[in-house]
Amino acid sequence: MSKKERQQLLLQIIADNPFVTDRELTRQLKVSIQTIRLDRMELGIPELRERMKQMAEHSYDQVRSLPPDEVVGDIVDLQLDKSGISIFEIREEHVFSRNGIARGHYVFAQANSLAVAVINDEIALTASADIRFVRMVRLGEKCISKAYVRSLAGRRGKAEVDVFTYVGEEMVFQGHFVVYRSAAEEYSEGGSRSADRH
Amino acid sequence: MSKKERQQLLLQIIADNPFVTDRELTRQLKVSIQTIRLDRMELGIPELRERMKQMAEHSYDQVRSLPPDEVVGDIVDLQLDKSGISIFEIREEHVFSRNGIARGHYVFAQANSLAVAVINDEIALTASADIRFVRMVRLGEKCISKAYVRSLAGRRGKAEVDVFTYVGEEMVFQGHFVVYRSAAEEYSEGGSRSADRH
DNA sequence: TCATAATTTAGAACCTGGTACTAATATGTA
DNA sequence: TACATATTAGTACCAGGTTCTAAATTATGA
Repeated sequence: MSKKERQQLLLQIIADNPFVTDRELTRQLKVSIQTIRLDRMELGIPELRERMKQMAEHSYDQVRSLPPDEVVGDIVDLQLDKSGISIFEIREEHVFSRNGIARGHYVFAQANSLAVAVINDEIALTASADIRFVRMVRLGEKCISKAYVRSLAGRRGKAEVDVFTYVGEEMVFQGHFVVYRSAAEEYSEGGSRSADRH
Repeated sequence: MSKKERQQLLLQIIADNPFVTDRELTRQLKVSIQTIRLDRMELGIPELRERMKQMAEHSYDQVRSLPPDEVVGDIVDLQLDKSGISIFEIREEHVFSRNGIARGHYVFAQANSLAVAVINDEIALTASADIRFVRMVRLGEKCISKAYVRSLAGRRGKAEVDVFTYVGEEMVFQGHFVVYRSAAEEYSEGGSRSADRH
């Protein structure tokens, strides 16, 4: 096997198992550990620990913004059964890498989370929604969602919530949500009142 | 500061910066490195490298199933401008840990991705949607989405797409999407024809 | 064919961020 | 005062490397 072939194979192996040590690589490629290390140097592949660190940092950044808990976006104001405001910054993880436009479901998720959070019941579940993406949202933009409870039917009933999301002065999204309350685990989209932050 | 207080503080510090070394902790807590290590032992906190490894492994698992590309769900059938089918399995990362119910935006994202993918244009962007979560989706369930193009207005116009998502025989979600075509970067929700996997 | 260059292997010293263990030294507390 | 608890100190060792020097092997070209 030529040097080039070996290095291609090495790239391949590390690509689909980044947790492999140099020692394991010597076994798979049948060359000395020094050769492995020279190859890594030439290919600019960092050592195992550095690779793990980078993955951990990357995921840590993601975890801070991806939904690790019930709510997408930081709720900064909440008047139960009345209104609420949340802020969500569009970051690298939320956009199409090709054009830097936010994936719609993140914009949707922020609004949906807020609509559920604003309802003052043990269990609140989204039943349906009518949504409109008014304009695209770009990387780095800060989305401010405002939710208003429009109607509250009796116990175990429906609530209607309107959510508007803005970037600065511009409205980028609007949605009308119908949320079931207290009807524990009867309809889709869970989320209880204990959901406040991650 | 008592031992208990210090250990609480240590938990706190590591919680909001898991990348801290023992050496850095001695500076922040003003105790010897041995004390730090005894505290970590008692609290069951692994060493920095082990913490990073765990985070890396966790993120690696996630990355394999979370949307690293444009499409959520595996598209298994696609007749451009006509219909499409995608499969998406609800996994640990997609549910509320509390009750094992899928977060709505994943169900939405699968349908939305498919609605955009089925349109045969360079650029397709969701403009609005009318959606209904018919029943909740649970951990482990396989969601099969079927999209049907209902109307195609002339060049640079709108298309209407209906999407139904099933678990087995049961419909769990339905949505009516209005998608803008070719109007490059004019409305929200990007997604080009190159989106086919992940 | 022989010299030179590229490639591969070997080995030693050193590094970080620890673990494991022993032992000494505070600091309470009954 | 005596004993227990908590804290600090120090040494040996480990994984998974880097860095460096040097030897051995394998092309390659003239």
